[in-house]
Amino acid sequence: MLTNSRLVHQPHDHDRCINAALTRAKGLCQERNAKLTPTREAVLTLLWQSHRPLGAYQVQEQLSKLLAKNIAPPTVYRAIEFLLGLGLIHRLPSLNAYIGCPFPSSHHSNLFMICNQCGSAAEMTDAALNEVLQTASDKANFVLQSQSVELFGRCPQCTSSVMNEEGSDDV
Amino acid sequence: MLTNSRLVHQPHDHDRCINAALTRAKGLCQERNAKLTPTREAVLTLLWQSHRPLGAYQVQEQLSKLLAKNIAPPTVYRAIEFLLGLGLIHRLPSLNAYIGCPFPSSHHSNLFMICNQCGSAAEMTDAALNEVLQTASDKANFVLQSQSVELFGRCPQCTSSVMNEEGSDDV
DNA sequence: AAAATTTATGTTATATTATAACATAACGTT
DNA sequence: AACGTTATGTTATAATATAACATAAATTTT
Repeated sequence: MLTNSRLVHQPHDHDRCINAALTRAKGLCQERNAKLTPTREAVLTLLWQSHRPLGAYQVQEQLSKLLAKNIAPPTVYRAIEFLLGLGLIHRLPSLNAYIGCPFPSSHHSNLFMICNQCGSAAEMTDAALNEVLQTASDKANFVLQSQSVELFGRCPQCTSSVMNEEGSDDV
Repeated sequence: MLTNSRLVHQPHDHDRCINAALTRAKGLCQERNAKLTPTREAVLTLLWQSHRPLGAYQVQEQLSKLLAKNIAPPTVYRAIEFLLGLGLIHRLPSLNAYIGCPFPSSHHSNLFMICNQCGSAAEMTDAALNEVLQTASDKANFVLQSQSVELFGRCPQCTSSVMNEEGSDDV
């Protein structure tokens, strides 16, 4: 089971996450003859700033700051589209938000655990899950092409902090 | 495994689906002391017109026709909210669309199989799926509260028709 | 039954997310 | 340098969803 769950839910040297992601992205782009332009790289970096998904307009805002000029929505959405195409980021449909993918290139079908309190999202692959979904599809004569699996709840960190300071509300 | 897959993917007397849904809705509302007002009932009926999810603005359009007066978005969203609250309908986040639930009251966590070609969506519950998701959550120390599982592909009907008339494109 | 309260709907405006359409610029190839 | 291709800029607008306040209808209290 491939996962970044521990990194998402525990304090860690996040610069390493970002650097690793950029390195992977560059490699993948070279392989595929795709160009990681400054704009695209900036968007990817922004989506890696935290382990929390960002909305397109949050990206726009931050990108405008970063590049010190006003960036319009289409620019953001184009970069997002490019990154989605390479599997470098994912879209979380329930949140209308985007997040960096910790293991692109691995042709995987993914599962997200999204914390209702802190908004973090951990990604993982799970062979058992894929089997179950494939079996269910087969049973229904459904030809499975892609999937979106989002789990909502409390991440380990927020669960332990809830134990201390009771009554904290969900986002 | 509770499912409406066969009904969704095969010709059937759909009026019976609608009537059954309305009956269930009335029962559930009585139980819960909730009022199925004409507007709410109309929205539920519209969402049961087919086994295809509808967007809120499609509902608005059809509701306006049905009631022969202009209905504004908030009215639609309020009815949707009410029906969602009772589990009488579901929201499909990937599609920004809504669909009638074939087995409300059964406190279930659901899975949808959405056809990329005809747009139909079959709902089902799958004990094995829930187990897998619970296990994965436990492993990650994630407190699972709710879930959204959407599968995309080809429904049985579209698969067989594709065999005949080749090259049909997805929506 | 009238008043008070709650619940539901109407109405207007606007927020949020995403894309269409066309113009310009940068890049790569010959 | 001329050409085609790819990426970005720019403006406008489509599509989805909610806020805020007004009215009406139903329910409860007196």
